[in-house]
Order: sequence, then structure tokens, then C-alpha cells
Amino acid sequence: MRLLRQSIKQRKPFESLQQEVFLEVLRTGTAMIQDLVDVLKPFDLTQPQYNVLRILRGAGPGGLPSGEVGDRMVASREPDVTRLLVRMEKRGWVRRTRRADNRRVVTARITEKGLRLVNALDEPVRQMHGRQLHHMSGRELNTLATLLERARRE
Amino acid sequence: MRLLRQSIKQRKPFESLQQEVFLEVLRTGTAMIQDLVDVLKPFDLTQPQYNVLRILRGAGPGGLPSGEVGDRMVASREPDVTRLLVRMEKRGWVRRTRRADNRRVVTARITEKGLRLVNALDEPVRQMHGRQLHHMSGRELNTLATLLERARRE
DNA sequence: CCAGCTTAGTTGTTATAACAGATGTCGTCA
DNA sequence: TGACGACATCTGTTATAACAACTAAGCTGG
Repeated sequence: MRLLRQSIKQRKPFESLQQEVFLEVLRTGTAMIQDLVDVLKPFDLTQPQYNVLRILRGAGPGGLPSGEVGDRMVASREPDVTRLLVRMEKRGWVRRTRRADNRRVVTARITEKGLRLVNALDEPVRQMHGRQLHHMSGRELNTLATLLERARRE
Repeated sequence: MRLLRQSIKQRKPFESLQQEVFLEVLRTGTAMIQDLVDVLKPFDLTQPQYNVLRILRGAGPGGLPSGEVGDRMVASREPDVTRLLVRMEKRGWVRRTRRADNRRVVTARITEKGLRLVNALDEPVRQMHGRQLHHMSGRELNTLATLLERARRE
């Protein structure tokens, strides 16, 4: 009887559990991203733009090929990366140069201005993370990060 | 010495932990949403449209005011909801009628065609969730869902 | 009852995303 | 060496998102 009940209960709740996790991830993600957007708005910066600035800061003075930038972004197609970088170049945050030894490749580098901007955002963004997650213990955060990473496996 | 080390170590890892959770949530979210988009694409349906269909199916034959639909969607401004519903009406999945007793309100209802579509998607979507998360135990899923919900609190 | 506030939805405009196809450059192998 | 396929990026087009301003309908207090 015990076994029967278990096998009955197993199927249905398990599937809806998967769906619940799916929905929770999306809800949490949109809430978090919205907080970031709100932080960036006064700086007249969108989230993908901020993302690019962080990537290029991390890449150092050598910069990165456009394609590499695209690969490191969570979600963006190649054509969008091109135009994103072009727009950012117009704003003076990024410099794009065609590589001499391989003229197919466009190297994107962060400018001094872009660097100042992204540096100025470190503290506000850090504070935002604090506001979002200060009520969770280190242990909980660790568990959460681990489970999320595990969720993406396979 | 112990205390000192602790106070030194405490600050930095904790903040980067928050950031790590933030990034994990976004990465997992985009991966999951991409899977859904891939499932919906053969049906020529976008994720917000699918969302609306599920909401209106859940609302039953009485339908819902546009504003209500917007509130139940994760992220979408009012103007976008209007146009989203208009587009879906053109495709025959939704019917919009102005309410007689309060002509400001537009009630949106799912059509027979829309209902067939969203019902036909239940199984593929369920299978997608299975592919995404079959490697995680019920216990892990429960913990994950609980922690995510908790992350949004406060 | 009616001027002015509120509510619900719409329209206009600009920015960005998605997708397909084109362009310019490079490597390579007959 | 030079045709050809692959690579990295770009352009064109359409769809959708963001934001602001507007319209129409209902409500309310003098």
C-alpha cells in the first residue's frame, strides 16, 4: 500500500515540480534583471550594453573580437552584437578596429570613458545585489547557485 | 586571528556569492526560455503569446480584462499587452470584446482555435521540462523552487 | 448635472531583437 | 595560382519592446 501510494504520487507532482522550478527561475530572473535595469537607467545604459562593458573590461587592453563578445553574452545573435557595438562606439564607450593580420576580425576595446562608466557602476550594482539577496545566508546562496548550475547540466 | 580572518574573508566572498546567484539565475533562465522558444517555434508562437494562451485558458470562458492579463504576465507593459492581444486576435486565437456595463474594459477570451493550440502544446512542453530537469531529484527540485521563491522575498 | 479626476486602453515613436541573406577576407588544395 | 569553401561580420527587413502622450469612459463632489 505504501509502495502503491508512492508510485501514484510520484508521477504527477514530479512533473508539476519541474514546471514550478521553470516558472520560479523565470520569475526570479525577470525580477532581478528589472532591478539591474533600474540601476542602469540613470546612466542611460541598457543591460546588454552593461554586459558588454563588463566583458570588455575583463578582456583588458587587448580587447576581444566581436564574435568572442557575442559568445560571452548570455543571449544575443551575431548581427545584434555588431549593432550593439556600433551603437556603443557612437557613444564613446567602445572602440572598434579591424585587425591588421586578419581583416575579417573586428577587435572591440573599451575606452577610457567606458571604463570610468563601468567602474562607477560597480558600487551601485553591488548594493543592488545586497538589496536583492541580503536576507539569504551564505549557505543558502551556495546551495542555490549550485542547484542552478546543476539544473543546466545535461 | 580567527576572528580577523573571518571578518576579512566574510565580506568579499559573500558579495561575490550574491553576484554568482544573480548570474546563475539569469543563465539558467535564458537557457530554459530558449528551450521553450524552440518548442513553440514550429507552432509559430512566441513565448509571450503562449503565456497569454495559458492565462486565458486558465481564466475560463469568462475571459479576462486586458489589464488583468498584463498583471499575470511576468513582464510586459500595458501598451504591449494591447498589441499582443490584437495580434493574437488577428491570428484567431483570441477574441476581444468591449464590456457592455463598463465600456472602458476590453475582455479577452481564448477561442476554440486558441484552446486547441495551447492544449496541443501541453505534452511537448511537459516533455521539454522533463529534458531540462530529469536529472534532478524531487528533493533537489523542491529545494530549488523554495530557495528561488525565498530569493524574491523582500 | 457637470468640471475635473481617475481608470482602461490605445496610438505614436524610437530602440532593440530575430532571422535571412549578403559581403569581404582567408585558407587550401588541385 | 586561383577556384572554392569557410569564417567573421555586416545589411535588410520585419517583429516586438519601451516609453510617453493621448483618448474615451466612468466616477465624484460641489
